[in-house]
Amino acid sequence: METWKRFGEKEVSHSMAHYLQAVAALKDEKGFVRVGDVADRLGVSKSGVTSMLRSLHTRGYVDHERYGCVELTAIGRMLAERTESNRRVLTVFLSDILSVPEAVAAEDACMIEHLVSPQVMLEMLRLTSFMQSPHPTAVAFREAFKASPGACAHHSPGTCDVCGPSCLRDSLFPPARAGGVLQQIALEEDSEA
Amino acid sequence: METWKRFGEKEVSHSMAHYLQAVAALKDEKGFVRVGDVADRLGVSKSGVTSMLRSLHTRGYVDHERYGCVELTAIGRMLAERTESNRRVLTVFLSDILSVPEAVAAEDACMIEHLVSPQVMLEMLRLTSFMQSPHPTAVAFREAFKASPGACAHHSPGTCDVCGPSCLRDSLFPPARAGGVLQQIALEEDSEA
DNA sequence: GCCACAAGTTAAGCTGCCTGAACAGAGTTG
DNA sequence: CAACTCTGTTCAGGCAGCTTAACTTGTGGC
Repeated sequence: METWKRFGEKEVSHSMAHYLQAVAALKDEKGFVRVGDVADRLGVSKSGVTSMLRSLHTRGYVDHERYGCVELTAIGRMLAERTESNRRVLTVFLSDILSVPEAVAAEDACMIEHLVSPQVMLEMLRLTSFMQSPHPTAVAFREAFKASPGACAHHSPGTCDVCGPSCLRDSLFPPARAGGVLQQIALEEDSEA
Repeated sequence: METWKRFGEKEVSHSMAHYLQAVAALKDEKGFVRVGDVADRLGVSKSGVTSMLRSLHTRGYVDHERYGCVELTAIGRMLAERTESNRRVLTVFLSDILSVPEAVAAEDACMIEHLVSPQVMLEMLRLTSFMQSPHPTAVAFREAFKASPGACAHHSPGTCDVCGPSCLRDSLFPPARAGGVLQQIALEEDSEA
């Protein structure tokens, strides 16, 4: 099957990942977890929590007795920890290495934390910790990268190893005007009419 | 609203992103786009394509006349190009910089291509092209990074700037055995019973 | 012991995205 | 022009995740 269709076949969905993380965090914070706590933390209704817990239970990630407390199974705990680690590595990488604003780093990390494979996360951690190390090569690289021009600054067709025939920079981030890219195009279309 | 709940509010969903990319690619390849082409390319039913096109049309991303051809609007084309650029940058970064196997890089890129913000993609492109450049610092860094030990090799609590009190490496990738992590835990639980 | 209230559950309904079956438009062939 | 074939549409239905409303359970006060 094509890769894109396997999106729905990840071990955990975006929602599930956050329910698992919420349960893990609440367990750490107060020792036990009630349905209402999860609902408050995630900003969803209690009935939503109940039905998600049923679904997580059938997958073997949580135990939950009627009107009682919620517990993570070993697998559930592992998944929660892995997602949380992914989030931490991604956030550090995005904000400290790529230097994007913290809010953007946090948002992007939250979106993709459950979708990135362990291999990639491990290498990303390796790169991050090496780049932040006092190793002289790393120090020199940090300086040089900070001072380096924007992507594709030296660009003429065929010059850049990363871009193909058309410069990726242009399609990533078209020349910005006020209001953002989509609005900009929308305005242009309006003015055509 | 909490970040995690905005997952469903991205401009395009995972499915939409791939429909848009399929339409753009087919348009490039054969000059026009029929419903059936899209269905074949994505491996979905034609009825699914029809209803997704209706939804993309109401969002202003495609034009589609009954029993006729499909066209991208300016916004739709821009979104398709941006997603495609994201995919290319991510794939190059993952496979050339992080050196994960190509299949993993392709899969991860496909999963997150539509979720990563332009700022992050732009900086990721900048890092990628700088690391691949003939700049002497970049050359030295590539060598040193290649030779560097695995993440957190020098780890004792508090030594690593990236990890907190517990080593991230451990939760990312618990000591592997045959069968993968989940199976491993499942086996342990079985043997308890 | 009984009642009130908080906590949790079920039920019904919504949207998104998919499917298969049945129907409808369009073109080709005789 | 009739029939056959392709292609595309509509319709009914399913699953995930959410909501609100109505109901059930468990518990503390008196």
